[in-house]
Amino acid sequence: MQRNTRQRAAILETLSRQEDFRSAQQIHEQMRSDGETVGLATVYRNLQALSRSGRLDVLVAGDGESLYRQCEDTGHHHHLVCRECGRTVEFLAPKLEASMTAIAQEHGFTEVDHTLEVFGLCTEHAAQSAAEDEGGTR
Amino acid sequence: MQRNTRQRAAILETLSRQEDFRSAQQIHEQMRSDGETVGLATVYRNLQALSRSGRLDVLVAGDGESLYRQCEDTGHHHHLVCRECGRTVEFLAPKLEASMTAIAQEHGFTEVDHTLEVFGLCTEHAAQSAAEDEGGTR
DNA sequence: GTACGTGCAAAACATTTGCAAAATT
DNA sequence: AATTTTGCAAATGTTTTGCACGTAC
Repeated sequence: MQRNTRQRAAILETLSRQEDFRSAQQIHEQMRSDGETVGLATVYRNLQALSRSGRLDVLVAGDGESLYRQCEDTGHHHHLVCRECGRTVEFLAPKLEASMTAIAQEHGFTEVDHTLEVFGLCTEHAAQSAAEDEGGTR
Repeated sequence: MQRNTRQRAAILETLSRQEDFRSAQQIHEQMRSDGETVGLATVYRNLQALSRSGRLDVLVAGDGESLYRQCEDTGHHHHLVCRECGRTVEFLAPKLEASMTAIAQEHGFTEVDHTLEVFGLCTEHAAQSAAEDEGGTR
C-alpha cells in the first residue's frame, strides 16, 4: 500500500515550495495554475494521508477549515502564525510542555495531548495594522 | 438591543445544566427532547452572540465543529478535556502565558493571542481505555 | 493481472442567510 | 407601533464518498 503516483508526488512538491499554512482548496488551486491536473478529492485524500503519517502539520483555523504545511521540525512543536500574512515560525517550549504535564497529572489525567497555536502580527504587519485600526495615520 | 426572548432564556438555562462542551446541534437536540420548541438557527445565532459577549466559551474540535460551554472562570483560562467523556477541568497557567509572550516577542510578533486545549483521559477512563487499546486484558 | 489510486459528481455535514411571521419593548 | 428575533427552507462552503476507470506494481 501507498503507491507513488504522479499526483502524490506533485502534491508533495507543491507543499515543499510552500512557506505558509494553506487550505486543501488553495493547494489544489495552486497546482491547477501550475499546470498540474489533479482532482480536488485527490488533494484532500493525500493531504489527509500525509498528515496522518506525520509528514505534514495540520492546523484547524478559527472557522474550522484545515490548513496544511510541511514543517521543518518533524517532532512535536508549535506555531507562531501571523494573522495577516500567515508567516509561520516554529518553536519548541519544553517548560511549557512540562507545566502542562504537571497540570494534567494534578487532575489525574493521563495520555495527555495538547494543541497550542499562537496567533499575532509579525514585524512587517504590526505597525500597519495598528494604523488601520485607528482609521488611518494620525 | 438584545431582548429577553423565551428561546434565549431556555438556551442559557440548558447550558447552565450542562457539564461538558457541547455542539450547537447537541444543545438543540437536548432542548427539543426537554420539550422546548426552538429552531436550530436560533440556537446557532444565540450561541454565537453569547460567546461573542464572553458569556460562553468556544472550543473548536479537531473536526472543525464548534463546542460551547458555560465556564466558571469568566477570564482567560484553558481546558483539560477528557477524550472519552468530555469531562472538563478549567485551569490557569500564568507561567505558560508569560513564556508564550516571551517567545512571541523574541520573534517580533505583537498583538499575540493563543489557543491552548489539553486533551487526555480522566481518572475514570484511563485504565479502561488502555485495556481496550490492547484488545483486552493480558 | 490485480489491487490501489484517481476523478467526477453527488452526498453529507455544519453553519449561515433571506424573508415573512411572531414576539418584545 | 417599531424593531428585534424567530423559524423555516434554501444557500453556502468544506470535506467525504460511491463508483467506474486508470495506473503502479
